[in-house]
Amino acid sequence: MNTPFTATTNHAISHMNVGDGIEPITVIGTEDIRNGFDPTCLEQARNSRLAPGVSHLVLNPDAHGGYGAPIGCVLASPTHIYPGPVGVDIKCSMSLLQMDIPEEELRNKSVRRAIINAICERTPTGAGKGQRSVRKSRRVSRALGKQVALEGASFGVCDQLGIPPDWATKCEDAFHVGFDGTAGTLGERLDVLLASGLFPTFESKVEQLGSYGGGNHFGECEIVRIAEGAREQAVAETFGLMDRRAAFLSHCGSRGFGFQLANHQFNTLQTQFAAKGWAYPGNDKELVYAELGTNEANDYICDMSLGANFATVNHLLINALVLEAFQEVLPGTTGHLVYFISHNIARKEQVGNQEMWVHRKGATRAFPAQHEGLLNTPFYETGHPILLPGNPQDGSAVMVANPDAVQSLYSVNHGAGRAMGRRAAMRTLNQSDVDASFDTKDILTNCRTYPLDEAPAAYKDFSEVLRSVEEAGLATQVAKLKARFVIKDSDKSLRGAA
DNA sequence: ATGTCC
Repeated sequence: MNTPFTATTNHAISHMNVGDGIEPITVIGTEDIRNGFDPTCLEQARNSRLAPGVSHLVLNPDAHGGYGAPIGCVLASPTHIYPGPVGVDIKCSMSLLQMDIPEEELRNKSVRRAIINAICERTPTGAGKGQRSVRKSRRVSRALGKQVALEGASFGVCDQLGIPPDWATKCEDAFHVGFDGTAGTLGERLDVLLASGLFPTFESKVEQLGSYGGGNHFGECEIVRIAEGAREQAVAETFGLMDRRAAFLSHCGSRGFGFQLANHQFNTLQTQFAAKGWAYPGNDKELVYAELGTNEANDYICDMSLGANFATVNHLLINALVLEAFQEVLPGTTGHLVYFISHNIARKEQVGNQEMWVHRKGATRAFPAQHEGLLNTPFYETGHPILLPGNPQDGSAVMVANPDAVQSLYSVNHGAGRAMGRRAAMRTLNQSDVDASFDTKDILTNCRTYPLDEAPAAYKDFSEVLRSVEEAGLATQVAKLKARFVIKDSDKSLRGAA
């Protein structure tokens, strides 16, 4: 059978040619992974590579079809910005909170159940849900909501929300700025958006700070297992990981605020393309773009930054609320943020000797030790933590990048990646089997019935994805995370129940 | 991902 991939000297890295004289797509993945990519994913990768101004494209082992571009790709351009390869959930991210609770203390189911309830009283799940829908809600004023969008995790914002201010130093980016590199243009843009009526009730978006949302978003209590090996253990110590103690992994983004910003951008840019009769890359309107320096690009960069700042504070607030919940059940518990890192964002980075917008869509930044992007961070000597959710039954991973990550635009995957669509999962998987699989492994959830489209079986084999990254030489596992309970959106969830 | 059709 014909394969679109050509071999390199590393069996987990191959190339996909898209035309003569065009640098091919870099594909990360073992043969099993390469043969598993869906046709939509490969077509989107080709369209993205051939799109105007795009100079590099990397396809990750967890890739599958997305909005215009694959979920699980990295796209770099020195001249253009692409909203699709950032995604609808601007700055969807992972964060990890390490606590000092020994694993023995979580053996007791009733202790875990009490913590689940304490968390669900503070951090709501589900579409449209915000602080109004939980008992122990945090009130955030409209004025503070604006400050959040403009400043991200600034000292003032953290102080007002009860977020330890040093957590801002454990963020990939604690804040994002406007197209000119200042927060000034961000403020002007937010005023324009608020006056335009895009947010009839800005308050309804602000009150979603400290909430998970739905879909693949989750919170998960983990037991940390640090890898063997001198380098791994030294890195784990720098990361602040604690072996055989509880940690909390969170996955969520910018909620309705980011969605609305992204959606408005797609509509605005597609209207402009239609009015001017411009062609879409690959005839796919989801791959709409703006050339840097235009008003359209400037507006997009501002809107992305506003959404990104919201997502950052959303994550930090969730972590503060989750720590509070653990402390309510287990008084004296201490915790610190290990890291907060996105997998849906565009950042300005050096690629070779050129500055580019690196778009990571379902891809995680992976800067190794001594990368200049880590100067003045706690991770310059080690590389930063890479937080990768697998699935609650097979575990998740913390990794650190190797110098070879240069081959993938200093990026790795963002998780396992979907193996089947939501509809197929709902049709194929059996509810009682899925629920029983959690019982068997003694993993509690807040759901009466686990959402089938989110069952581990709906995702790719995480170990094969990790093997791809490791054998490609991009990154090394520092710790494994084993789930003890999961917080997910479910129609029948036990939100805040006693 | 998303008040699951802004």
